[in-house]
Amino acid sequence: MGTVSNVLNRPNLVAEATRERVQAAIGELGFVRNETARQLRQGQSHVLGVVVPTMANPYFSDVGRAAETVMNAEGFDALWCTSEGSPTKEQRCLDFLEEQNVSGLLISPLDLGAARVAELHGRGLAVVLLDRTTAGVCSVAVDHRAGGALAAHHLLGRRHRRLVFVTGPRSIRPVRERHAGAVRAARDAGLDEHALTTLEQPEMTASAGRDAARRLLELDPLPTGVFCGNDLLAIGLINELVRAGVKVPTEISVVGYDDIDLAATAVVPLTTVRQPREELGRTATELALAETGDPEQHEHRQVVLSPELIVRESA
Amino acid sequence: MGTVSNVLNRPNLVAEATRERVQAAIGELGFVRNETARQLRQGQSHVLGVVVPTMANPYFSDVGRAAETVMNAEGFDALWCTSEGSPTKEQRCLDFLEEQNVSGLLISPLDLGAARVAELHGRGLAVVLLDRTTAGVCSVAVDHRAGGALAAHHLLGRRHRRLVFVTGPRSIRPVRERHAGAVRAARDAGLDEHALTTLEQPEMTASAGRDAARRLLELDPLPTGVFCGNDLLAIGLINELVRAGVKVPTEISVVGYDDIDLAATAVVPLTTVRQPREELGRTATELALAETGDPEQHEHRQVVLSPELIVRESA
DNA sequence: CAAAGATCGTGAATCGTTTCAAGCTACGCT
DNA sequence: AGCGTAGCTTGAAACGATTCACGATCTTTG
Repeated sequence: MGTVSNVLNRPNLVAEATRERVQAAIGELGFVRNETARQLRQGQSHVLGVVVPTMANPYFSDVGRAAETVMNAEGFDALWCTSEGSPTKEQRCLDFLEEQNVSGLLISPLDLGAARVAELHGRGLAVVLLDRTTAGVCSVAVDHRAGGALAAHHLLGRRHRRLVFVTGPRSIRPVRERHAGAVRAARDAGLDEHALTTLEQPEMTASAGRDAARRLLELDPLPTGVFCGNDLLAIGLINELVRAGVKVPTEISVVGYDDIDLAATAVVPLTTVRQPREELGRTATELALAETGDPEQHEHRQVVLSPELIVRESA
Repeated sequence: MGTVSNVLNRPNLVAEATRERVQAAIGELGFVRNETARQLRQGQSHVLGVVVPTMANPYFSDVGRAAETVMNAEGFDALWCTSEGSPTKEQRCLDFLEEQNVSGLLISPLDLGAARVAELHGRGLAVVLLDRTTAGVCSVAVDHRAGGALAAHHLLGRRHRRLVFVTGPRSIRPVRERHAGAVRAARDAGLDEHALTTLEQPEMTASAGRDAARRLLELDPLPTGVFCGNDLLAIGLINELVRAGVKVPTEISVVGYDDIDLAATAVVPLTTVRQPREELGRTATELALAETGDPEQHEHRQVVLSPELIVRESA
């Protein structure tokens, strides 16, 4: 048994002949190493957890995919968990990953208390926060305030003076920050406080965007510039506007957020704020791997990436 | 140690007082059971693998989500893997899941040989195939031929006589079957063989749909009915048609496949063939759990679900 | 009051792998 | 020839939880 282990893990210690004999036996018996036993003995797992709110938003699946690619290249595997927008499920995910003994964790948190993070840390897990910055932990986030400002500034530059911010639940922090950025930009432009209103939807999906469009169309006077908290909202909203015969961008301009793949192929190709999702996933994974590799003298880093305005046709 | 285990697993065997004392200690020390050790000892894992080609298509994430919900309700957890459309990655996923000692496997296979399935079976894994039917394994599939026929029949019923089937790579079997169903329907309607042409795209995404639309518009005469292999293709295609000033459905009618959430909120709400994705995920999980629960006298079942035509506005 | 019975806690073996010390073989050197 | 050494192989302990047989304590009853 010791020899088999050596063949698998330190083949140079084993004589050529023996090695081949063992390899042959492995092939013949269809032996598959039991990773759970291996982990148990080693205390380390070569697995990182990835926790995202939903897989239905391509933004998250893209970030996660980029992360997984890096992991695989480094001999790690990813365990995906979705919190489904529910703090309870988020807890469940964390419990599961903890029990599975992952050596690190990438999480786009809903409701993660500092205490829980500290607890995870205490167990030796490398924790990297996505889209949120907190002291004492690694994090990779996009500057959502800057992104919000970018979007609002673009609309203001096109002489729009009646703006609406369409958003999901206010409990989602990045969206609050985007809003704050937009508000700041509006104020900087000398805009009246009531010129930027908010329309809150229970979800950030295309159908929520459609609903938002319907409520928007009841407004009098109509707003002329709409900034959506993410691209799915924007897509659903634009589709409904177009169906209602409203011309985009001439009558109403729309700016999205994320720059998911669907944005470029929308009926009116979407002007949107791009988040560097590959870079986000990649950087987060690199930080996590660095920390698991050398936990002792690891220094936590808060990386902040910059969003970029992609101008297409919708605004 | 034995007592702790009893508290966790068979609390009724432990006296009230002791149980509370142990629970308190657990809470205080932040004890988290090491699931790997537990699995090692028990030989069983309460984890099921889910392998899908991509998370970018909501169809798969929805099926998987339904599956995970059932698992969670039964005390199981899901391990998600994406094969990314690559047989190599698919192998890697299977290896990973095998090493992780999952007790069952839901897979929407790309390129899965019967030999590999038998091998997995031999290791005691419950294997359930999604969207493919094979003897000797459980499977849950939708009748894609019927679905293809449904779509084609709908278009034919609206007097369309120049049809195009827009599809992804021919290596994807369900899509071949949809095509076959459409061909059969066309033949049954007495249509000429050349009246239903095929436009193959390298992917089944919205941008591939947009590209397809561009190639379609070069045709002379224009086709009047288009059947897309999935909804993402259809959405990208419709968006581009609308942008080019082509009226949908009056000039060109479009039918999609899957009925993902985005279908209902498209610029022209999509007429599409609904696959019962919740039922698919749920049934598959139930089969897998039944097999893991009682492997001895389990009888493999091939469940075939029926697709349903959802008529909206695009055709 | 003592013995049987019921109830609950304890300790050791076990799962499959890794790791490390110790053992073995063969070879070279003096 | 004897001994040291390098190169491999073998065997046993360990990881953390479960399980089961056994032992301890307390209750009950003749």
